[in-house]
Amino acid sequence: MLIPETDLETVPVLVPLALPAPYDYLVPEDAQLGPGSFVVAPLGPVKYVAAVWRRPEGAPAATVLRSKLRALVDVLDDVPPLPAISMDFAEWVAGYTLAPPGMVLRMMMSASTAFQPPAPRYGVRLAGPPPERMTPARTRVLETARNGLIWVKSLLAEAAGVSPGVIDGLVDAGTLVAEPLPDTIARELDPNLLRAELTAEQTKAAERLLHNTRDGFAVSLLDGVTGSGKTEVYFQAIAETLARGKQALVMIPEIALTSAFLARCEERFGARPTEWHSGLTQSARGRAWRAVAEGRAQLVVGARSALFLPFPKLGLIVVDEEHDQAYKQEDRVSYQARDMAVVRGHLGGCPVILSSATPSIESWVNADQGRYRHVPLRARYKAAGLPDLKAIDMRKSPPERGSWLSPVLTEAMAETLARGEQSLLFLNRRGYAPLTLCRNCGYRFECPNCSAWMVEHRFRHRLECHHCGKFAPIPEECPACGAEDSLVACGPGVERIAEEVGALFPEARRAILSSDMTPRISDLRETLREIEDREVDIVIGTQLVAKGHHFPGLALVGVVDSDLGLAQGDPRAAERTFQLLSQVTGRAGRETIAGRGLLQTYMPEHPVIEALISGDRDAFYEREIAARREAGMPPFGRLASLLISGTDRAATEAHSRAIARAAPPADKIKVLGPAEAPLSVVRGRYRYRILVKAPRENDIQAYLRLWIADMPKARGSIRLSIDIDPYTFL
DNA sequence: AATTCTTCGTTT
DNA sequence: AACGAAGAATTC
Repeated sequence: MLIPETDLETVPVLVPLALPAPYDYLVPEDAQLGPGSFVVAPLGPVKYVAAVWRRPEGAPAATVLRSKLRALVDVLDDVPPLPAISMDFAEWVAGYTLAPPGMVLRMMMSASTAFQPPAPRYGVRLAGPPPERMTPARTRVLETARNGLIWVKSLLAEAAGVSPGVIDGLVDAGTLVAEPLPDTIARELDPNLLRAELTAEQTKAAERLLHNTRDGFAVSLLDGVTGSGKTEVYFQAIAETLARGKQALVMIPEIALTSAFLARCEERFGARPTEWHSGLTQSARGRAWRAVAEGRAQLVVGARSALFLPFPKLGLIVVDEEHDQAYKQEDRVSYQARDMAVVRGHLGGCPVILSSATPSIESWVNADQGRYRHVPLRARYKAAGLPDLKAIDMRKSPPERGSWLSPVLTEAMAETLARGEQSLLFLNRRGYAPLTLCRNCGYRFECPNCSAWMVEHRFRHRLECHHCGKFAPIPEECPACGAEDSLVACGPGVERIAEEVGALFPEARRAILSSDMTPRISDLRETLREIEDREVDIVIGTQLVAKGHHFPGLALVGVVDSDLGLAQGDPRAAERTFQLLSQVTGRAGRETIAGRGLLQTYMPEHPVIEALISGDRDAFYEREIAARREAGMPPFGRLASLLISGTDRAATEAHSRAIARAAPPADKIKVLGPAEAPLSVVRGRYRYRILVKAPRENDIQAYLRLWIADMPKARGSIRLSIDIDPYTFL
């Protein structure tokens, strides 16, 4: 054992890479740092921004030879250190998901500009004398800037209808003066600005929620039907949190699409909250991260990744639409943000609110067993009733040949149209047709890289693979037999339904809402506004329409294929279909309009369809929970999925078998497979799955760690990815 | 993640 | 022997 000659200090440093543990570094003399400090660490030939970590108690001071130690290059002392709770959280998530801790730190640091000196942002203000030479364009600028506010150059040019050069000219002339822009990423909020009038029931729910959120960690399940005012109720809890000087986080699935929620926050608290999602620019990301880390961001509204922001004084987490699958991250570190929100709350002693009209089975069981506190909210707001739902038995009232809408549905649409109200047709399938084949030789268009059909997108004139993104033009003739005009589209997508609607109601104004129809978010927001302002009569949409948009004129929702989600052999198929269809049909009828929903189905007796029609939600939950308990499925059992993939089919299968053989023996833990994945090839990689099933009380991570240690190492192109609590089984 | 080291197969 | 490509190993 080498005893250091000089007593230079060393610290463990976690680098945001897939390394197994923190590395030790020498601390430069007179450097001020502690756990959480951000530093620049040399690693091999490159330098990384990394975080000083902490040594587990009783661990040796340094684990490598003194001669290997290198000194930190820099200490970023103007960046607030990572809070201790964030470090706890990173370690917890890494342990649970079996991801390297550095990869979790990477998620926490995913805002590179936050670690660079903040670039001062300048705007211009009208402050100097008018220019010697006046021009019409200059006059317009002076008019526009007359209010004396600080303008972003490009916005001032746009507002005045001049080119940016005019602005620069006025700056040179001394008429406009450059001044630092005020921070708009974290404006101050007023908790008491606009308190909504609450009904008696809402007041009661709000009081229970406030009671639950007053002393530290507790999880509340705010369970209220669509339109019952859940948001107003949890806004009260947010207001209290802000008033106490703490930060609040609201997570929303697909926040990049919903500006409506931000507008609502602005109305309630007087300024836009801090946004956090993948659509932000690098610079906005960096500024938002800093605002959170410095405690200036009082309210953050974000996607699941917002949970990993370095909040120094987090006082409340709200998970809106907590049942939504978008909370499950599958790539890199796979985690379920709803569950991790509860963990984050627990570690930080802060309350958590899970909000949904159709709670996840997991949260429902937790509430039932007393781990979460159930806060029900039953009545719909402003006297609007729940929509009247009916099933259309497609065996009894089939659509005409070559069409997909039953006469029962089209009649209801005609009535709705005649009353000047809006209809929505829901089909969770993008494009025109999911399969194209040659009627002459039977050739089917398949993706060359995936075991999946190429989906026809007529709007974009091409065939697309929804798994790898490959696309190709639609050929005139069959590539196999050369026959002309022999290609037929099989089955409907939203584009095809829109075509049918056009033929049935040529005078009606139609809009398709699908992620691929509106490549830019601004276009989508424009379409949403048109629908809201009733410039559209019939909307045809994918699940995009289910997410948080409010269409006040919507009277009828038609579900084109209610059975679509039920076919998949995955344990949550019934639950997911129930949630999705509840949410979509719940869009019908608010405020003054009576809503109704029609579900086209070939199996009206299916429990999911029956539960939707009868509105007996609780009976459906009971049934589903009993089935899960019986099968030992989550939340009564634990699942983990191992996905082995590689470019060589035989080698991948052989390696999968070798992995399965290495599984340590265990009484209660079952290892199922390997089996070829249902989607057997994606992006040219063959896929095999192993499913691990354990009783709830077992430590499945400990089992997997043992297994991984004994496993043959993946070689060549073969990769293994582990997913704890998997949600997809394809 | 980014680089260097190792191995293996080819080319001259 | 020299060169290159591909894959494995290393980084404190």
